[in-house]
Amino acid sequence: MTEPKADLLQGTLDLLILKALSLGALHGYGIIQRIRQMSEQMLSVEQGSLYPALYRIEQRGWVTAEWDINETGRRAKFYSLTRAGRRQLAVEEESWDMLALAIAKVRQAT
Amino acid sequence: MTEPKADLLQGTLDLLILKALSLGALHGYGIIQRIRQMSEQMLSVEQGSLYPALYRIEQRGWVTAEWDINETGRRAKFYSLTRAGRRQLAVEEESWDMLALAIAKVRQAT
DNA sequence: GCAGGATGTCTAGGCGTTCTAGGCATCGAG
DNA sequence: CTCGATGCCTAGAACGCCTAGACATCCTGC
Repeated sequence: MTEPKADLLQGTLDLLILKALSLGALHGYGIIQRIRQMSEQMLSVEQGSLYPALYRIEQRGWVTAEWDINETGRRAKFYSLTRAGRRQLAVEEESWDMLALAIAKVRQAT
Repeated sequence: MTEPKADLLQGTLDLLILKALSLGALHGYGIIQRIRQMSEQMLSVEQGSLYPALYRIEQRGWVTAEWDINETGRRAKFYSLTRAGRRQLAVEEESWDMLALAIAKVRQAT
């Protein structure tokens, strides 16, 4: 947590991770960078938030993890979305849309 | 938590409460109904979530509470937004906008 | 040769927020 | 007189994230 926004809301982290992985398998460190890049520096996920989240997500069967070697020859744990993970991503996106819609309604209420 | 959405994201509750009160002073039970009505039944706040939140919000000086009699002659604790509460509402709305924008960027990323 | 920064994974501990699940009281309708 | 709606409140736990580290390797610069 440096410049961008403060804390992101609880519950959005899974969505971000799943979305990042939907563009291709990636290791933890890379997920953080991809999220930062995709959000145009608005969101930055801390390592201490990411790894426990990845563990939780893996337990739920939404990703699988595998040690491998990255393009620079270093070993890293690569995560890939499972089919269930793809479904979950869709669920979370729909959830988010519903919430965003509900909040919008509340805000425009007079 | 009945039909509508599951749990709302942590951090949105304050925004909802402040917004509800921005339309006029209200007691706890009424806040729940107003939020439900403003969101067109999409959001429903539990009493067990609301009262602790109201207490917290009052401690922070965003609302003041006062016992009074409602239109049906029953006593109830009415909450009103303070000036600081109005500022806080603006802060939370801006925060929400930023987050929504960031999430949108992530989601449209290829 | 070595210091420091970037890359990479991970854990312990704690904290704030919300939910579950009650208790309690009054009022009106049936 | 019973039941649902209105009204306020609390205890306890679960959850999800953050802070703040440890640790290892590689590259670059001095």
